[in-house]
Amino acid sequence: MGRSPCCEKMGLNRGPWTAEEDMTLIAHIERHGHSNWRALPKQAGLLRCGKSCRLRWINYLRPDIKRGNFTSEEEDAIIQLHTMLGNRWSMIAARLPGRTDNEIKNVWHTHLKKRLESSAAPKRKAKKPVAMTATAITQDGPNSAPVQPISSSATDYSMASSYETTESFSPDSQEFQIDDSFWSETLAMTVDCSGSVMEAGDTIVADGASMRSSNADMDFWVQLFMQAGDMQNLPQI
DNA sequence: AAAAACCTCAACCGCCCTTCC
DNA sequence: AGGAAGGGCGGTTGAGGTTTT
Repeated sequence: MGRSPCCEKMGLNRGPWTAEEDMTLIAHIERHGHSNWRALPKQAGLLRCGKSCRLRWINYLRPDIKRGNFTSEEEDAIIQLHTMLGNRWSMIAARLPGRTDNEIKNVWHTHLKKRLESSAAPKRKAKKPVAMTATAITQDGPNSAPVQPISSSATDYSMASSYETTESFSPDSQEFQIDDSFWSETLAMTVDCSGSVMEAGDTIVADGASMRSSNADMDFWVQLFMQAGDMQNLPQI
């Protein structure tokens, strides 16, 4: 169509978001909302494209995002929905609260598609346990010395944290799940208590590079889950 | 221990759709 | 009615991490 690019590329930051940028974006959206993505970066003082801001918010910073591994139920739902809807990731995501289309798309391409393919045709060899699949997730609890580490990504840290800090995980059960009530409470807490949570988030990255795989990030989620866990017994703030 | 192969996922790109004027 | 602007979506990429050789 020959349209002008969504934003002026010159002088704009690209690549992984820094903690400072995240904080700036979160603070701005909490204060002013995001009625205009294109104008937002300028208003917030971010050297980012509006689309980039939107993507970062939608896929990572939004408080209602459900972090962590997909449960077997969620994976089954994705498979079923994909057979019905095809690659309409946003529609699939709309039926999986807390999950983003990007996340679902990634899981599909990295795990579920392969799983379906391998179930159709016998696989040569498993180089690595399919970390996020239902078998890996539902196998055992975190304290049961799994044969292989589930994964090492930041999201997995968060899941490991949730194992230990919520009532939802039962080491004896074969099924692991985070119920919706937990997430709704977590969401409410994140929104209502944004101040304290964001303080935790302030330590997300020490070197300003990326949130992934940092201990501070793990601490953030541990704190988040612990606070959410505490809220089972405490009145809403 | 080191290199190679493989995996994961955040982020970007470009197109399409909707809304506004 | 039609063009412009903005939002949303799906496909793709590549850096960084993990596992295997």
